[in-house]
Amino acid sequence: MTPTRAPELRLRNLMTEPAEKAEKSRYKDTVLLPRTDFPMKAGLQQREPELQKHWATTGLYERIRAARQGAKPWVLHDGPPYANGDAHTGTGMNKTLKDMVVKFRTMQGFDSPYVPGWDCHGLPIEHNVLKDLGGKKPDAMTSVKLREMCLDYANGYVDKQRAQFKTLGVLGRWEQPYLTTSPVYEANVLRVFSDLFARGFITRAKRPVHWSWAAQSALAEAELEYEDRTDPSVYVRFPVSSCGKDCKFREHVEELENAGDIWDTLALLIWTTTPWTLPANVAVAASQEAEYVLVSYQRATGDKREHMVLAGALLKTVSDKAKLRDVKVLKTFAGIDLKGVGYNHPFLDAACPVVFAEYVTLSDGTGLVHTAPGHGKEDFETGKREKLPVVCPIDEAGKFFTGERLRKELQLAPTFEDSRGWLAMLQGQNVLKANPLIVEKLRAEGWLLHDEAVFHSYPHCWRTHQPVIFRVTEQWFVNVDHVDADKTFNPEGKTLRKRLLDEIARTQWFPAWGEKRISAMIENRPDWCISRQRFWGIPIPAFADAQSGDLCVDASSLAHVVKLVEQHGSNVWYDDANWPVEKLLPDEARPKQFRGRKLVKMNDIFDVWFESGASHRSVMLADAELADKFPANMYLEGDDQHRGWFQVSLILSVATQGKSPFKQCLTSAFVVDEKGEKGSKSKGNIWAIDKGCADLGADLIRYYFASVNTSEPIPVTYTLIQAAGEGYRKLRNTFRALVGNLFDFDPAKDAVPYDKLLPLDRWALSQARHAIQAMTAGFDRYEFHTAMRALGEFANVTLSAQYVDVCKDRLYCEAADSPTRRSAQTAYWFIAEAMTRLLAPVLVHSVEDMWRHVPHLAGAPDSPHLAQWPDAVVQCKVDATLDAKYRLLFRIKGESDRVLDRLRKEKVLGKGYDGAVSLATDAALAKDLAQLGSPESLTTELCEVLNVSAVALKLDTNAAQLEGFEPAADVKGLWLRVVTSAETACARCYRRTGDVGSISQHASLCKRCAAVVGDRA
RNA sequence: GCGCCGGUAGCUCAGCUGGUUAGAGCACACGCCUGAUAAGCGUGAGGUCGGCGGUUCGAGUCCGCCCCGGCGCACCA
Repeated sequence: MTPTRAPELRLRNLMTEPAEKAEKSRYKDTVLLPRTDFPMKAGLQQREPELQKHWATTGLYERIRAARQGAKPWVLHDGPPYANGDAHTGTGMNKTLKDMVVKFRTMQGFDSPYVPGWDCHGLPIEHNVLKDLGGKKPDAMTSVKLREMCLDYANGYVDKQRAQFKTLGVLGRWEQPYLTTSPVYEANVLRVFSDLFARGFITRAKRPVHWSWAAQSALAEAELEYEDRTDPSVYVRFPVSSCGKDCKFREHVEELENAGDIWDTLALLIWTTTPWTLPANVAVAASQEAEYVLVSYQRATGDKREHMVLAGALLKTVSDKAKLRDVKVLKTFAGIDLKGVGYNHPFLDAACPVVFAEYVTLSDGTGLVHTAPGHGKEDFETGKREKLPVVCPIDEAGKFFTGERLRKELQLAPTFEDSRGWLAMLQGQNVLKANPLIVEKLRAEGWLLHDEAVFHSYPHCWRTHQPVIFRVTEQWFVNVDHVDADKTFNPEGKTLRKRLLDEIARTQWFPAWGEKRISAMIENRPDWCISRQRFWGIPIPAFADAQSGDLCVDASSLAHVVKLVEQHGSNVWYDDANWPVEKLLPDEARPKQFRGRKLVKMNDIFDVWFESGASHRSVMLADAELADKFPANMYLEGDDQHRGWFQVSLILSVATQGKSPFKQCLTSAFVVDEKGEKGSKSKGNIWAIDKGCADLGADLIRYYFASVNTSEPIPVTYTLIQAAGEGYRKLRNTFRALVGNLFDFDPAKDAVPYDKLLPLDRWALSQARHAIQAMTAGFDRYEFHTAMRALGEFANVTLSAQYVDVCKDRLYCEAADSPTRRSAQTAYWFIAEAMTRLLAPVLVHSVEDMWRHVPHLAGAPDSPHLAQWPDAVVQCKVDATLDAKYRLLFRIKGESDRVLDRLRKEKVLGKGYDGAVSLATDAALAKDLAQLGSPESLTTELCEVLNVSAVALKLDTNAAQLEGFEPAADVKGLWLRVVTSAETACARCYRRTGDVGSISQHASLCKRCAAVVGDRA
């Protein structure tokens, strides 16, 4: 149906006549237009440093602390960033998230101190210091000197990063942070070790560990990174040399007619991707159940016939790869039949056995596993069970030993002669360089059946990015399956692993899947190798008898060294001149059997993860401000810390305190660039956070971090952050619109009591309450982006598009002191105030300016950071009836807007006040409307909500038949007709109310405006 | 290989325990206002809700399989 319009109602000329202009300017000054100094443009780059300076000089952090003295504690314990390099986007985001949590909890009334810390020991720092010294510690340089240089280096970066974090507006105890290099910190790390030792968790043992030959140190699981690389994949024949008497396999062969020929050319076929481990081979492992075959074949070239054994399931793959010809399966048998088979090491002339192992699979290789207990964890286990020798001919630099040492480490028979030149070739070779040499020599000697390249992921050292190797060395371990006998800690006699899992289940994980992840890691993790062979760290305070080599460490020796370290720092261990062993551990502190003996210090230091994992002890339990607040409420780090700091902290705390050091654990994903690639300095796709703050503004960066889902990879680029500026500016401008109307509002004098407020204003407060609830719920779950979305929608839709737009007439045109204007101002005031508080954890700088532009009651704090979270304010309540009412009224506005827009495009009218709207409803809608108010009050309210000059309501009519009405698109039972008003516009309020000129003193004004203006113009 | 999380408008994402025509912001188009003005308001266009199959009166939502992306674990010899 096309609505008809009376042509005579078309507006003649939308241009303002000169006479009208004059009238408007006459009354202009009587209109109460918004007024505020709160700038539209934030000028963050300039403003933020000023505010930070102000905070520092007025001691804002200390004032917050004082204000919360005695309140219920809520502690976020800081995970220490590494004191090396710039604080970049990732660390900046981490600190920002922490700051938001702390500020939120503080505003909720908790005592929430924030003590930042730094991880200052460790290889990367030592590495960088050594780099400046030419890559190696000069022989003339003492360890103490080197460690001093490392300390200076670390402290330099602590200062640098501290300054960088401050530019983000992060508040905390910056001037007394915790440093892992402080003597107190170090001593408490040693106390954790002492406790573990006393409780029986510590073992020193020879075991295979991940070894970085590039860093020349053992590595923990968390220090491995899997990277892709290409390695040789070789199939090697190990010649069968002997068979025990009752060996089934012997019988199988003997049954064949040409058994003699077979024995002569028979080999076990093994596969490996690490040829450099072949010299350490001591056995071949087979599966008892799997099916194996004895095959006869010819190689791709040459017509010699050979025989070999391998798993039947892998025969085809292998023969295809090696292009074997005329392959014949002579026998099929179970793996167990290989029991008793022996072979000769192909180049070291040693007799080796076939053994069995569970882990032998048929997914790759040959089903016969090359076993080198010196170079593999499972191999080591097998070796232990089968009493195989542990051969490890590789030194700490990843090179084969040389000369006699090599013979010794290979455990060669004294009669072995290197006639084929294997030892000569291997000695001194780096393992990676040895690979091709070994392959070529195997080929030359005929042992190599096939070789190819394999592209696979392989563990690498996280710092040097060189592939790691397995190497058997003597190390210190924390035994994860140890059962603590102390019934107070462990009443049910569980293993530590089980107790860790129990504590994990008791912890709240955000996001929830973190629990699964860390549980799986704990379930599978090996014992923790805590020793490292470097300089820059805390020494493991153990001694050895100079002669016997016996380990000298007990509770009293530990306690003695701990005390010295606490007084003088861990350098005592390295200061031979001032702290010779006799002084470090005098007789009276020694176990009895070592008194009077010559001792030597052992040279291992702690894994840095052990240090940071001990922070619950060194900080939470040792810092005067925190000691009574253990365990911490929250640890918050990147989700890579499930295998890092969270895990090691949990292990050390559960083992020595009997409980988890945290109640909640929040993780964020990694920062990535626009291509979704992980940020890294080498790629140049991350930037120093203080530069970002200087360029973009800290609040904008914080706003961005608060607006994105941090549980998924977070793209961080200037472009994206600048784009987020839209949202920031929208919040800012909406706030500005609110305070602009409060220039003459003093809450103490002018605030209207809640039940005297107009319904529309109470509705706005009800909506604000919804926003506050959503915001609180979002923050409580640490889903800042859902919180910010709720607030953004409130500001954008409810306030900007609906409420503020509709309130203009009341605020601008009513008398300054009129109850309806004061009613709107009361709501504006409350909402502006609440918005400021809600944004305080995020826009830490901007809210200071916002706070100054909102009128306050006496006694209000001078900073929003000292204020309470607004959910305690009762003035603002949910009113479901009003919610429903205005939902409907604004839907009707939508219908009216649609028609108005059409008329605008037809140039029939311009502003909303040019329009007059008639609404007709069916019986059902009429009934709904009747519940919302009298026809008279609804008419008035709709006029206001629709922003038009007149509304006529025709309730319960046969609307479809009314002339000129069209049906609404979305509101059922509604018809409407919009026309241009024939009335004259009021020169002051622009409305066409039909009563302009009724007061002769103000001929161009409507009655309301004339009354308001009175004698003033 | 196993597991987890995602795949909804050009972009960024909402869509709770399955239920009326799938929403918001940005961008875009077209307008209005010039009394939030380097602002504000309105309207519009734009989606086979990754694909296929199933359960159901009804599926973006539940189930199964598959495809794509991210991550974790294991990748061992």
